[in-house]
Amino acid sequence: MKNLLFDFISKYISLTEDEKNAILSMDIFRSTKKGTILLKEGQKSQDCYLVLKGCLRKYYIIDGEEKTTAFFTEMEELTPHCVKNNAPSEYFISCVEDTILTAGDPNKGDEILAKFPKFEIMCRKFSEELLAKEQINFDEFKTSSPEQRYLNLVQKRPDLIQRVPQHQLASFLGIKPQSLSRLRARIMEKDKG
Amino acid sequence: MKNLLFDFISKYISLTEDEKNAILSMDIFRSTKKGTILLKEGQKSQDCYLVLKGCLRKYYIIDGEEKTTAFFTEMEELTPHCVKNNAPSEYFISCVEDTILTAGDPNKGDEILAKFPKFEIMCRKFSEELLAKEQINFDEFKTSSPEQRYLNLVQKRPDLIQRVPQHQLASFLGIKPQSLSRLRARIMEKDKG
DNA sequence: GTCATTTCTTAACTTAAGTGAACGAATTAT
DNA sequence: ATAATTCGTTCACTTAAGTTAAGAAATGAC
Repeated sequence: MKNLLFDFISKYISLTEDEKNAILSMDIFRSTKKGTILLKEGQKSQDCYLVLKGCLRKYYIIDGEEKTTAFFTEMEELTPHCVKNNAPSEYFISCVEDTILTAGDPNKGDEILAKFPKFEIMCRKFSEELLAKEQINFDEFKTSSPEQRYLNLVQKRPDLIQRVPQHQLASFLGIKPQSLSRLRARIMEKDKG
Repeated sequence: MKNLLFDFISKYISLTEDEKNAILSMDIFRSTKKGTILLKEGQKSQDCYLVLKGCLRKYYIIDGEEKTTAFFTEMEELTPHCVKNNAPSEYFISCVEDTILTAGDPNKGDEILAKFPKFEIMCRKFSEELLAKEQINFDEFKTSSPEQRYLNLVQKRPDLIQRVPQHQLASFLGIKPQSLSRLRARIMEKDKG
């Protein structure tokens, strides 16, 4: 578990033993059961998450309907918007599966940022990398049809299709569950013919 | 022009005169004519842009068709993906209007980063802020219909609707120009009735 | 294990977006 | 100034997604 975390960090900066111990002393590891809601709409929170094992889901409730906009699986990081603007959250975060994660309060982190300037560098690289990924994903979403999006997902995140319920996937693809069913049937039909 | 830039930077960090002069010495201001293509698909570039006045457009050419995915107007920053991964660009960037911008090579910038650690902090804040915005935009796009997206755009970036050609807006909204025309007519009809 | 709930699929119908074509208006080039 | 292109809208037609409803399958609760 610790190794997963340090392997992850080592992609961005190298840590001394002192620094590793400083991190471990913060007691950030947490286990959560499938279905647990980590953050609710309207709630204020200062926790950022890094998924070590499992899957988180981010969703809005609009007109009484769940709208899933993101999934976070192994080695993906999630900083809720409310952490940054210190306002009530616009969305929910829940566990799709039993999940092991680190939950860090960036305020606590700031002590570390002060002690180890390296962390500032890591955070910059990290959020730049995330931003680049997010932009590419958004571009792909905009430039493709629901069917293409689905096929793209099969290519790029095949695991999601197995581990996430269809109706959540549908909403993630920007369509209704019935449309996803139909679309899958349509693809199967093409493959056969 | 200089003031626009320094006002912008002052939102993130405060600069000494020395630091301001260091920036000015880099000769980063540029004027470009409407229609100028700043970056082409397949091209490698190290230039990042900050729009001071005017409007840039980011677009892909997919199956011979332009797919516009973003516009950048006053005080918006654009770091092409190819700058980060040093690979040929997947997309084009062109000027929608006559534009004044700063064009900076982050490699040159690194000298500055080394001299003034403050810049590291600014860059982090900056890309964190952009990431947050991008995620919210993506969520809004996913959770709304073309018509809602258009109405949302009218609210949030009314200037774009004036300054950008319809067919580019359409593609930005994820639909065809004909559909945007129809959708606008539909809305007008509702407003009347 | 049984019951209740949630999830997935199918179907018929409605609504909206994609397509191809036409035409006038606006813009650009020469 | 004129010709040529690009742009925006409209129309008829096609295709795909939204909606409503129903039933089967899987899951979770007790």
